[in-house]
Amino acid sequence: MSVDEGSYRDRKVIVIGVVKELTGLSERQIRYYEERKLIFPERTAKGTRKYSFSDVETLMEIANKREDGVQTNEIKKEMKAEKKKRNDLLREEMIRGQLNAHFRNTNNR
Amino acid sequence: MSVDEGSYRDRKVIVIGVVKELTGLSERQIRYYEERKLIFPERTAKGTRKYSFSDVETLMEIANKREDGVQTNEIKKEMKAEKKKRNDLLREEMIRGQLNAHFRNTNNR
DNA sequence: CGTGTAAGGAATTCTGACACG
DNA sequence: CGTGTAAGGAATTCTGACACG
Repeated sequence: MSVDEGSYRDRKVIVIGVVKELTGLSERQIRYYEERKLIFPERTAKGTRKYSFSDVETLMEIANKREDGVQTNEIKKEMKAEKKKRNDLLREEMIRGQLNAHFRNTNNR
Repeated sequence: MSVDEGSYRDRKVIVIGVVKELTGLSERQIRYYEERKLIFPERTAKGTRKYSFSDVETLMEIANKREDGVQTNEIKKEMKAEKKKRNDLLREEMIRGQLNAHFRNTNNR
């Protein structure tokens, strides 16, 4: 995945009927996973839920785990752990970037 | 824009109400530009139109040109010309790629 | 706990048409 | 030509609840 891909991946524009087509989940399931705080759709002015491609991917992962009998509670923990791991890696990269920039500067003097 | 970004850019998943929010155009306008063959939404099983982010961007370009008084007919020609230009560039790149691959091979012998 | 379903209402979308300019 | 609008119907979405296991 590229970096600038995010603009489309994270825009909340897909209504529940299309998410249903995309994931094969029922509307009931999709709304329930929101209730359990696994996904966070936005709303239109009138209250219709809007999801992102990222949400759709998360839902497909949830579906896989549910098939393996994993409870939503557990899934939430797993997602939190993965998020932490990603953030840690990102933080590391940024520090490395800062160091590189620093040494480039000192070498140029 | 990156290459793998396309997967999200071109997926037809956005219903007309959201496209309306995104572009500021009326539903009437959006459907009319389809009638004039400027955009090509897909349909759900029940007939609801679904647009891609790419369609949304095209619609915004159309909106700009319409504000300048350009007729849909003209806009269509312009879009066709741009598409040809893109294809020509792409073709050129591919030929270049083929040539490079060829010379790399002959040099390795 | 996770999901189905029936209920009722509100909002959405669709098509074909008439209007205006 | 491009766009607004009223019309009528069909499909969508929402919430709160009851059911089952």
